[in-house]
Amino acid sequence: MTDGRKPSGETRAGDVLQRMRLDIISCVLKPGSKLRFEPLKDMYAVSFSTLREALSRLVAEGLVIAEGQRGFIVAPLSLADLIDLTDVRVLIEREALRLAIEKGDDRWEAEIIGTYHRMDRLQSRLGHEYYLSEDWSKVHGEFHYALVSACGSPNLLEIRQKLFERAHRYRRMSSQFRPKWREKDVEHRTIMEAVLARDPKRSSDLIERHIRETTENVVEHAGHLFSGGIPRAGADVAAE
Amino acid sequence: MTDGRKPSGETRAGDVLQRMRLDIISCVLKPGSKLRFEPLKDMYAVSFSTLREALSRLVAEGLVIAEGQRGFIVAPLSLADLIDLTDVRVLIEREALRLAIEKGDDRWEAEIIGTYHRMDRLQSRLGHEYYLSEDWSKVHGEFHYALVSACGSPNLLEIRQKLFERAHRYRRMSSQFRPKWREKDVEHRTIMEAVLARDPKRSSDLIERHIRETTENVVEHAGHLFSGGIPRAGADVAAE
DNA sequence: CTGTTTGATCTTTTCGAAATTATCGGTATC
DNA sequence: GATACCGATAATTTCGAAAAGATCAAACAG
Repeated sequence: MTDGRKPSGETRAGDVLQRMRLDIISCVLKPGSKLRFEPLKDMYAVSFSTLREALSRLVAEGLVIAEGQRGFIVAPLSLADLIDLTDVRVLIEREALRLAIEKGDDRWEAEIIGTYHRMDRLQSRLGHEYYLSEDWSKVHGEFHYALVSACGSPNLLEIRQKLFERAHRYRRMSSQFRPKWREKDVEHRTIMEAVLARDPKRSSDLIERHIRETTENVVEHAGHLFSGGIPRAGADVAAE
Repeated sequence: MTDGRKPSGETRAGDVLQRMRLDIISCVLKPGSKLRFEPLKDMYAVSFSTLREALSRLVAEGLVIAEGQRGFIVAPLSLADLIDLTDVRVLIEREALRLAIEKGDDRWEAEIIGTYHRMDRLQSRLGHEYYLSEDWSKVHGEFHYALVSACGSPNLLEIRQKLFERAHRYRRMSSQFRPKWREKDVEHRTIMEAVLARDPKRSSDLIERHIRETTENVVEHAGHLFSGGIPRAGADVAAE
């Protein structure tokens, strides 16, 4: 039997989903803004139904909120959500890291070293303000994924990934307010070393601090931007 | 301003989503089975697009899997998934319960006692094999939700709820194989008492055992039904 | 002047047909 | 005899128009 057909790649809805997700976590689509169909239809060059499907999936991912029969909005950012999200992330990341350190093999170690190297090199190439680059963000995400990838739990990894993506929107805010990114870079190296040394307690503590520090930075410097729960509900879909 | 309009209730897609979710977690739609559009269209009396939207959301919830351009299947059950799911649930439930015990107020306690009472009464009314009733399952779910509802973390609660629903499909298997449901009932009471006594360690340990015992029961008595990873890929959409 | 109703306009939601893509069986070729 | 190709069939995926619903402002009543 000729089983080797190309499973083909992407359904168009899946493609739009991916692009919208990136646009949301990078705040091209602003938190709290209404997602009207007409502009989006042009923006992504698809029809109502296809758009709708992507939106629906994003709802289940927590990046978009469906308001009864009143359409969709980009999930708002709020202080309460940031704090909650941080606590849950700490719980999940600690456990995933603990398991990964317990179970990780040579390939896992190599992947960590590899992604760190790529991240480091890209950073040098980009110079200061490297953290504003979407490319760097991508590699940064891959590095953090690599750390926990050997945890052996698909469910934990999936939950972690969704939380990580949601947190990206807050990280983005963080980078605008007194970014201590030189320190962040040192942290990444320190975390990697602790992980490769297979020290679960120290690794988890470092990861927790790594996560909490970013949150504290946002709370301290950008906290006032959140009024109550729905910040900057203003501007509609950004054309660019 | 007349703000008191009825926000209306359900979009039709949302309604279908809910019904399909119930049908999946109660295994009316069999794990691994292909979800063809024509039969489903008749079954739920909606059109392609509406159906598609519901399916899309279920994909993001992990109850349905989208296979490239080859349609949708009900997420299969597997031994590996059950074990992984159990471990993650234990992590989440323990933490949520710990927080709830720390933060819960009088209303929280009342809700626990209330749902337990309803569960207990319904059980008496249904007699033996009460656990096969969908109504009882619903109240059972509400009881377990009540226990952790005061944890103060919307994100944790949402994750917990999705995992709980996914686990329902395995619980259903459990009930078919030597159900020790008399013991389960005692466990619920014991858990409630420990929680109301605000003993976080004991409560979490009891919850963990409560969850793991069901899993062990499935592994022991139904484990052989899982071959590798994709069990009973057979039968299509069950008409009833 | 305040608050409610009504109707026009705009948005979202649903629908079923059209286009695209996979699947299956038959035929030819090595 | 087995494998690869090709055409017919059946499924999914996409589309844009039609229906249903929400929003806003003006007109009206208290």
